[in-house]
Order: sequence, then C-alpha cells, then structure tokens
Amino acid sequence: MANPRSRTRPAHSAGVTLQQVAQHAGVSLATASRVLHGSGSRTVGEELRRRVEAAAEELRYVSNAPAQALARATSSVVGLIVHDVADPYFGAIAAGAMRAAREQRLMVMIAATFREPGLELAYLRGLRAQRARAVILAGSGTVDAEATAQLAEEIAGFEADGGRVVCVGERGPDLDTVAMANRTGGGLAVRGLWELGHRRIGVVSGPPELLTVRHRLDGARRALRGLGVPAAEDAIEAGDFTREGGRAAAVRLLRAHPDLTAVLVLNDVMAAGALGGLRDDLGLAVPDQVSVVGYDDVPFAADLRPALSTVRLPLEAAGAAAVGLLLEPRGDEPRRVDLPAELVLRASTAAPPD
Amino acid sequence: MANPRSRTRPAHSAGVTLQQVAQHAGVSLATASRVLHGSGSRTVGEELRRRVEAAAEELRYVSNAPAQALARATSSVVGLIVHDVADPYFGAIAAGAMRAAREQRLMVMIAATFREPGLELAYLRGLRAQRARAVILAGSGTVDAEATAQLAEEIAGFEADGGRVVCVGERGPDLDTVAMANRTGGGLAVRGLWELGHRRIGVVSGPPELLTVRHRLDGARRALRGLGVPAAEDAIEAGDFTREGGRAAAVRLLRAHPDLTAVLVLNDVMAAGALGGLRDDLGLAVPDQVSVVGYDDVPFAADLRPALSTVRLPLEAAGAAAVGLLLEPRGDEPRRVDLPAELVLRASTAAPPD
DNA sequence: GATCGCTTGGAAAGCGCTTTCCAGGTGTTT
DNA sequence: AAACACCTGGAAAGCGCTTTCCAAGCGATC
Repeated sequence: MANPRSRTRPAHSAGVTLQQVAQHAGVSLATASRVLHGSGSRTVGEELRRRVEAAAEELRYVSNAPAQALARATSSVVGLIVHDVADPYFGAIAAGAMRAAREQRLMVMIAATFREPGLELAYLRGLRAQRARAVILAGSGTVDAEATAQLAEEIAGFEADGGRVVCVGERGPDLDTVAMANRTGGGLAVRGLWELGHRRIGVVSGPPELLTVRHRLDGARRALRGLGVPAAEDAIEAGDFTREGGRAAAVRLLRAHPDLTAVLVLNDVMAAGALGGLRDDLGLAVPDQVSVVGYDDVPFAADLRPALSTVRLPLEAAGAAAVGLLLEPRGDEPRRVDLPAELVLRASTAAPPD
Repeated sequence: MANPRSRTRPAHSAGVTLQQVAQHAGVSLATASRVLHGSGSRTVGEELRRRVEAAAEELRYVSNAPAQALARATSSVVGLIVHDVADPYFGAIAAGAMRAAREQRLMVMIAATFREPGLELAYLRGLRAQRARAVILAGSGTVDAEATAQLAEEIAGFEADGGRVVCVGERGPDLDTVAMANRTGGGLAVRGLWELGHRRIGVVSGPPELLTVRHRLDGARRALRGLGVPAAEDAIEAGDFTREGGRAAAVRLLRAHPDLTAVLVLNDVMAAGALGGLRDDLGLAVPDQVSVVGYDDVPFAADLRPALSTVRLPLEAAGAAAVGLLLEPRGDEPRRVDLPAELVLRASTAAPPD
C-alpha cells in the first residue's frame, strides 16, 4: 500500500522555475518575470499576461525569494532583535511590528539574545548576511562602551550595505529611534505616588548596565529630588529583569528600609515578583501598608491582585512605529518618534498608612 | 542620475564580495569559498587558509546568504508560524524553538496569523518562497475541512520542494508532530478536581473549531463521564481564547449553573479573565466558593491571586523538540514526540464548600 | 508612402555563490 | 626510476531571477 506521505504529485509542483512557467505559457522568461513580479512600470499585453498567470497557477509556481533577492540586491525581510520573546514586553513590541510588517508584505526574521551580551552583535551580523532590508533593535542599549562601539561599527556596515536600522528605545543620537518615555515615565510614577501622599518612596531597579533602566531610574530620581523626598538616593535595590529578581530585590529593599510606604518597580515582570515577595515573605499588605507601581503595563498587569498600578508604554505602537520608520527613506537627520508614557493607577496603590 | 546598482562604493566594508576577498588574498574564488563556507570535506592548505581569513577580516566580508541559498538550493532559515507572539503560550514555544535554533545556527523567520484563517496558508507560502529549510506550525489546527485541505496541499508542496514541516499540537496523522497531552491533561484536571471532592464541575472552553480546544474538552468530558459526574454535558461555555473571552464565558457559566463548585478553563489567559469575572462580576470567592483550574501554565499563572492551579504543558520544551524534529532526516513514518501534561495545584483550587 | 515614436516581447548579461571537473605537484610503491 | 595515487588549487558552469538593451510591429504624421 502506498504510504500517504509519498503520495505522488503531478510532476510539476516540485521546484518549478520561472523558466518553466514561461515555457509552458509560450513566452520568454523576461515576460513571465514581468507578469509575476513586475514592478509595474513595464506592461505586458492582456493576452500574454493571462497565459502566464494561468501557467503559474497550473504549475503551482512559487517564486524563489533568495534568487530574487540576489538579482534585485534587496529583500523583503526585516530583522527584529529582542532580548527574549517570552517576555511580554518584547512580545507586545514584536506583535506590533509584525502587524505592521504584514501590511507591508514584509517577512520578519526574529532573533532572541536571551540577554547574552555578544549575541546581539552576532545576530545583527547574521541579519546582514541575510541581506535583510532593515533591522529593528528592540532590546535595551547598554552602558558597556566596548559593546556599544562594536555594535555601532556593525550598524554602520549594515547601513553602508544599504540596510536600515531602527532602535526601539534610545541607543545613540545618530540612530533612527522610536523613543519610549523612560525618563518621563519614571517621574510620572514618582509624582503619582507623591500625590497619593507618599513621602518615603523606594525603587526596585533592574540591571544597572541597561540604558532603559538608567533612564527610568534617572527620571524617578530627578522627580524624587525635585520633590525633596529624603533618603531617596539609597532606597534603591537592583535585581534581574525577572520575576525572581524583582521579588528578591523588593524583599531586600523593604528589609533595609522598613519605613518606605511605596515602591516603584522598574518593570512589570519584576513587579509581579515584588508583589509576591512583599506579601509572602514579608507579610506586607499591598496597598494598605505599601503601595507598588510597576512599569510597562504588560497585558497581565491588570490581572495581578492587587491589579498593578503601572506606567503604561504603548508597546505595540512602538513596534509598529519602528516598522513605519524603516519604510521611510533614510533622512539626513536621524529620525525620531517619541511615544508617551501614562500613569495607570489601579489597585496596588493607595494613600500611605497613617 | 547614476543607476543605484552601479553606484560606486568604498572599496571596503560595503558590498564586499567573495570574489574581492579572493583577489585580495591572491587566490581563486573557489578557494576562498572553501575556506569561508567550506563543508569541510575539502581541505585548503594552511597558508592559503590564513591568507583568505585575513583578507575576509580586513575587508569586513559578510557572506551573502541569499546567494548561498540559491547556489546550495537550501537555506538556514526555519519558519515559525504562530497565532500571536504576544500570547504567552506562543511566546514560550517560540522561546524554546529559538533557543534550539541558535544552537543549530539557524535563523528563524516568524509569522503571526493573529488568528486570521487564511493567513496561515499565506505565510506558509511565503516561507516556501523564502526557501525556508523547514517550518514549524505552532498554532492549533482547525476543524474546517476546506482550510485543512488547502493547508495539506501547501504542506505537500513544501515538502516536495525538500522542506520539512513539523506541527506543535496534532494536525494530522501524516505530519511530524510534537504532541501536547491535550486529552490527557483535560482528564488530569477533572480527576484532580474530583479528588478534591468536587462533583459539579463546569468547563470554560475556547473556540470550538480549534483542534486543541476539542482535544482538551474531549479529555475533560471523557473523564467527567467516567467519573459519573452528572450534568457535565451542558455545563460548558465557550469563549474567545482571550482574557475577555474567558471572563465573559465564566460569568455566563456560573450564572447558568450556580451550583458548580469548580470550573476548568481551557487556557490560562482565559483563566485569568475568569478569575476576575468570578470575583468582580459575581462576587464569588476563589477557591472558597468555586475552584478554578487553568491550562498551559504560562509564566504569569503563578503570579495571579489566587495563584492559578493549572495543567502544565512543557511549552519551551515543545518548541525545542520541534526544532529537534526538523533536523532529523525525514523518516518513512511520520515522527512524533509526545510531551506530558502535569497538574499543578496552587491556590485557586480547594475542597468544595459544604 | 516613408518616417517617426510608441508599445510590447525577447536575448542576454549579470547578481554572489557552490561545486564539479581538471591539472599540476607531491609523496609512495614496486 | 617509472608508475601510481593523492592532495590542493583553479576554471567554469550553473542556481533562478531581474533588467537592460534591442528589435519588431503598428498607428499616426507629414
């Protein structure tokens, strides 16, 4: 009995080339190309056009993108480099980017560095090899000068080859970027807490080498200082940008500063951990004893209990904006899209206890 | 104005070809190719090898993947088609796949259908055009015969072109698949609830056309029937596979069947919504009045309050297994990897109220 | 009726790379 | 010392497509 998998297929279908389609239609290769992939400026007569289309359909022709890329010296793939696809922050950005990409009929090649330093560079190189038309650098920049310089060189090379690079989040002044309101948002959170009556505010921070963290922290600190909040400087604990990191850092923070009435956690994933740590490890009630504000407003933030107050960033819009940016012709000046942050107050914040 | 293709470029860095590297090293194109991309079987002398490598480095040569793909008639990209990257279920699978891909030095091209029916087909075609070496179909199959048949044909075409296809979750008997224990898991959940003492168990289900939903539901139903649980058949409400869908369906379910003491929600995202709906809309205490079990064990399940009891699926492992499968040569028989489900009891389940 | 300017189709030269086939040189065997 | 095998490097033929250039056909113009 015939194995269903080896079911015989019409001889056509496997590796059909444009040449074969042309032959089948009784036209030249050039004409077939013009009909099927033509840039439009050149027209083909109605009759031939029909014949070519019929032949393509009949033969089940599928164009060969690498061959096209080679001949055209440009492709329709864009790269997207993130730290971790499973992280909802990047998931949302990726979703936005992919939606936009679809509208432009672009394919997206995604790479996750899993926060391994050298990998971003390696992937950028890989994408360059693929002759991606553009790449979106979605992960946070770093404070490491060496790494930044290497990356800058690779980016320059990529652009010299005609590719476009767009960053989500600031990386450097001469790159096209979709800027997230990180500084502003940090200030927003602090001021929100202040308005609720909090005067002793701590911060659970992320890896200090990340630019994103630095900016958020910066905004928070500045606001704290501006408001004259005392002891602000040392009521900061850093941890990994993970649930566990947030949990541990929050516990450390409140052990060291039991008088804090509010804490700003620099990302929602950490905040989820912090919420757990405060309650389970420290027996603190949120928001009755301590208020907590997160950052990002990832989808599950509203599902946490208490529902997480947080600084909302338009993540999907950022992804979409990045794609928008890389479609525009490159300008003389680096382009920049600024996206706003917004403080969303939910149930994890309240007035401080008396 | 000059033709862009003939635009003069700086000798270094931009658009360096292997030919140029060879010239710079004083060797033939063939030798340079062997050194830089050689399959290893063919050796090049120490001296020339060094010279080529030095030249490549000096000229900042970056290989041209499309050209390689064309010449080799195979590429190093694999496609991954999901419903939604922002959904933690797919995020986890994607993360696992990407980790494995990295070890194999594969690039992954990702496509999100956003649950739009025809898009899966379109993307598969796109991936075929890209001459992807393989594609992973991570989204659930559907009960729609027409769509399934079209997909089958496209898959056959893809395979005829030499590509490999693997599914995460069952789609058909003659496809290589990483099978998730959907039926088993449904039973597991029901039995777990039974053992806690629940006798009136309802189900919040997902879109009935999804195979995944059907299988989970099937397992649950069978267990229910096996246990002799009455009224099981109609205590089922379906909703979208989203938070809102889960919320609405859960509310409907408990309005219609106020006597239920436990509900199984067929995915964690819906369960998050259900938790909210039961509490906020219906004033029901979980788990004191109603127990809730989810499905998938996505990362945030443990962060919900009450922490969600759920059926754990090894999502990352599934993604990795899929990549593993497509690296193996294609066998005569379709291959299959079965991944286990495990019931994780957390705080959203308890004995039923008296 | 010859000329011009269009439009439309085809021939052919690549795009950057892999790989087969050959040739020359070396070391080995008898 | 001749014959052989082997190793290493190069020339060249594609891979499937795009695009330039040219030629042919045709109605309009003078």
